[in-house]
Amino acid sequence: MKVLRLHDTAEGRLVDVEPREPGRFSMYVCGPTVYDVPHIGHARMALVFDVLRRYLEWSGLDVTFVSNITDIEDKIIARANERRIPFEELTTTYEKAWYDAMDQMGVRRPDADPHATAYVEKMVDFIGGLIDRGHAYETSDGVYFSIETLPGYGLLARQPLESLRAGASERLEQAEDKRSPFDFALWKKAKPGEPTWPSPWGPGRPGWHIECTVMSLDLLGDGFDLHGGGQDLAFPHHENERAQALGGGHEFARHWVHNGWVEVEGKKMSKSLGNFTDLTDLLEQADARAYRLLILQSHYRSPLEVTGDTIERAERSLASLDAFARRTSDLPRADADVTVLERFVEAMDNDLQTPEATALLFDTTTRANAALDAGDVDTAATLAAAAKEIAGAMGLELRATAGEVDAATAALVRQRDEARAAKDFAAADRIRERLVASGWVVEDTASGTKVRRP
RNA sequence: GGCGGCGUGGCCGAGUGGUUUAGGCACGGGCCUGCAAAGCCUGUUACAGCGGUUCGAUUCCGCUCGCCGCCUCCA
Repeated sequence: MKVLRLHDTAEGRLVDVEPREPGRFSMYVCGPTVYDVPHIGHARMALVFDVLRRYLEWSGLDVTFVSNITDIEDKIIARANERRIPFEELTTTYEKAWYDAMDQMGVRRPDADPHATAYVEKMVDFIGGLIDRGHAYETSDGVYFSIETLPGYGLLARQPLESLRAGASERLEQAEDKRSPFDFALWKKAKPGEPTWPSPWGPGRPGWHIECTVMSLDLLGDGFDLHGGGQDLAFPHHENERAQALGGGHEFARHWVHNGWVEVEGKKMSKSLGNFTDLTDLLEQADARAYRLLILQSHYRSPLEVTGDTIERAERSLASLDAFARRTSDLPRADADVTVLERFVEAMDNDLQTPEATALLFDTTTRANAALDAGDVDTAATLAAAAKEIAGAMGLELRATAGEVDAATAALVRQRDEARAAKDFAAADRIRERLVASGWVVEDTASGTKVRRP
């Protein structure tokens, strides 16, 4: 029996992924902090996990996909104060921007999208439990998790605590009353002008890491199957989430998956370097499917260079897939070629080898086209069904639509067919020029002239 | 300072100890077409450098060079 193998950050190697419950799969992916519009790095994360989710479902698993919205956090407060608006107004705006962009990219909505602000009470309870169990302590400015109390801290950082400390000593200031420089805030006591919630330690707000621990355990239960996010979240965010869960006496995620960076000119794209591209800009300039294709054509853990050029090339590749969809849309229904599906599963089970799966997709379309050229409709139909099946399993929509053909255009097309039948090629070419001038792409086929929008 | 990753053909980007090519885009040739478009066939240029292991390495090991990331908010 074949199983999905994924690179588990906690293990640092490929592992067999066997669900907690047979036939069911639970995954939690860290979602956005909604204080600004999303950039293409966020989009890569969303696409990678959308592909994983779709593939698991395609494989027959009943998937529960949870992805949070962080709607209270330092950057949110800072931005809201800057604009002199309530923080809720800010987060509502950018949550909408997030989902609008996700919808455009065909990223399916999560089954649940817990909001931090709706979970504060449960977080407070959880923090209280950590204090009771001796894993947390109160200071003048908040409540902190004591990492010394948790054996195995540093699992996701993949290095011993000592070396982390050595590296950090140069720039991590030892806070006055923190016991270890790596102790992190569970609760932040309010300063003037900050939104607050009540707690046994006075009014304040939760630390960043606690929300994901509490919400994932609440919605997916102890020992859920997979926790994911961008590579940078592994440490300290995911490390700390895990520490909190274990400290609270819970089993946490069975597997950890992290996607690689979007790079610009060989450097990590980030706001601090100012080299980021807003997702909204990309979506205005390019077919959203092109970005999905680009992401599929590289491995999810590799860095990915995104430029206008790579996007354009992906759009051209996409055009040939759409042309294929048009060409094969009238073929008789057929079962998908089994060998192709087997190869697809093999590729995807091998740590989500989407580049290989995509190569298989292109190869399959080529073979189907060749079969059609040879007049072998049965083979073509079988291969075309397989191609559409695997494209769909990766969330890549192929479009067979030509666009609405108005009556005047249809009349021109008929005239051109008549001219060509009469071998009046000068007239036929004139009509083609008129059609092209009106923005149509003209293709002559065995069944006459066809037009479509580019 | 600690830990980790990368360097593939014109570009993007997989993969592998040797017998067959990733794939895409671009470019050249051919077929098809009235001409195109689409499609098919086909060609070109590879595995940073230097050593080592091996019958054989792009693929394992070491070193060198170059680049990058994490250790701090970050997808």
